[in-house]
Amino acid sequence: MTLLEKLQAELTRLSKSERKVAEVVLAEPQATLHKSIASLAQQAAVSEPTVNRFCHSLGAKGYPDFKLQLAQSLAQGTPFVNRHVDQSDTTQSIVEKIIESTMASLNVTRRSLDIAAMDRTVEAFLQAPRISFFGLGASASVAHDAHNKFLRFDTPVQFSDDTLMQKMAAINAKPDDVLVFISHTGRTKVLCEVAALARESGATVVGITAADSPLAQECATVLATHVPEDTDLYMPMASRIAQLVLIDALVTSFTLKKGPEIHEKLRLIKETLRDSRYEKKDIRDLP
Amino acid sequence: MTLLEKLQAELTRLSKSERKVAEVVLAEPQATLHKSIASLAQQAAVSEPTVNRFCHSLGAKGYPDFKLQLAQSLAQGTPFVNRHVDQSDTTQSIVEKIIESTMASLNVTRRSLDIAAMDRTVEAFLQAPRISFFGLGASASVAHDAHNKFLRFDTPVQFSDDTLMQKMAAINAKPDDVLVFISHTGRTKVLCEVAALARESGATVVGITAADSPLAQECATVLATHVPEDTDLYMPMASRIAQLVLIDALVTSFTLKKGPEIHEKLRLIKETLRDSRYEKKDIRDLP
DNA sequence: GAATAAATGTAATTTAGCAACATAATTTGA
DNA sequence: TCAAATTATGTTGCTAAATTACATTTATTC
Repeated sequence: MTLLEKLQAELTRLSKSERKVAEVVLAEPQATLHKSIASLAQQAAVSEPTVNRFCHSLGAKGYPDFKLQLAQSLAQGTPFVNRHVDQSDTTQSIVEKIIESTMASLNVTRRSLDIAAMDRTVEAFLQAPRISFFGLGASASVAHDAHNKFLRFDTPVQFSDDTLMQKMAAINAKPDDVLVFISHTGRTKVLCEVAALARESGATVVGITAADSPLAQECATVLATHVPEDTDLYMPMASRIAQLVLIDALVTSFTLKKGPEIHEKLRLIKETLRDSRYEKKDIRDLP
Repeated sequence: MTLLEKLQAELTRLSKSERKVAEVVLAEPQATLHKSIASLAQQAAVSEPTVNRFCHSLGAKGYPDFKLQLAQSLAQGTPFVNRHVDQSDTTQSIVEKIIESTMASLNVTRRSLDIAAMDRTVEAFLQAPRISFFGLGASASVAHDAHNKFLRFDTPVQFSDDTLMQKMAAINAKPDDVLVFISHTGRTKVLCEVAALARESGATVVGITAADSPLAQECATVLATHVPEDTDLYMPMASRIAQLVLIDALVTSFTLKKGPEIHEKLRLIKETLRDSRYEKKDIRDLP
């Protein structure tokens, strides 16, 4: 149990004066870290030894030790739990919560990723005469991102968030072509239809989607992403980050497997792009 | 950056004696918490003021403050550090490294975000007759994502990854319109030009980009994202996640500030989208 | 309502941290 | 290579912070 939790729990056990101290600490724990025992005593309107006794009551060896434990307690935060945002949240707490949810999602991804499926996918990419990424809505931007990344290589790559185009592409897919379907829920009807068409064309169908979803059933390989309960009004944002990270990993693995000769090409691309950028040293010279 | 990360990073900057202190601290950080300045000095075989100076070198206000920061740093848990991928990596280790880098990036973002700037941006959004998101290359998909999110509200929103379109949009921007420019480096020339045009139109220009970059200079409000050294061949992937999270936070804050009446609309949208999806119970019935 | 126990405050003591100064080591320029 | 300047480190003594011991107040019990 961290100090702050202990403080909450044993608030009633404390004597009157000690509780006054506790309240000051709980009101702004972060600020307490930079207070001396004297100023804390003053703010709580108690004497210094009372503060000291308060520290001992909480199991600390003294005031400095108390501050140390408080610091650790604060840094601990709530470790990566999905906490829902509500009306009372400040911008600060919104950021905290979103980042923590994202981290929670990443942790789940790390633990649950099917490495074998990823390897199969990369192998398929290496063989493929053409790679396509399809997604709709929020997943469209993930597909878009994947497309951007693969543009750096010499394998032709396409992306679409237009269902008609997707259907045409799916019908025209050749064996060995890899078509990657991205969907958070895996339940979007049209996308499932497109995936079915692709499968019928004999191409390799890969899904970045929820396991056991209708879309997953159309796929030869499923890179499952964890779908947290969507109890919120706010969009499922964290899981999309997991999709992106998954794609990052695919690209990175792909790059490595392509071998060193690809590096020269990447360097060249970088070189070329440099012309469209301001150099770092230019900063001072700008208007 | 937490104190331990900083300590790792600036180890070379430190003077000989200070490094001795650093080594003792790094050897057993946890134990250091319960040492006085005197005993730490003794163990490092240096004088007390040297330890004090060491603390100041790391940005602490003194020895007690140093211990406080160290305590927080330790409580943070595994310090997610950017580890570069190399040829010898397995798919598993690639995933690990990418996730850790992403988490590191998120941690940095959490600590360094300018909340006031975010609040200003949300206020501007609330006033705006129109919101636009512009990005190029990898940042285009981030802009794309932002666009998707804002489509849920009644404020007109546009997105473009086409520089000509962007320019036209910038020129036609009206005062109170908000134009958000997304760029990892903030050094892409065309995007800076577009931002300049937008500024001349009198619209509110917001940048999600590196602080102190040319693009940042064109912006009324900058939501700075941390740019790690791009020593790698592989793309700057982690920082893009930070941009996305930032946008998530903006959208969420925007939603909350819009008040409860927006919730009905969001519910309606959700309801409508449901028709395009397979119901959960349908899974077993599928072919 | 006195006696006792508990809580709180006062004053003195101790200790830790730090600034100012002194000295040593290193770098720089001729 | 050596002197000057700069930087790094150590010594001393002061200040402030934390703690202990003791006194006083406040609550509790019979």
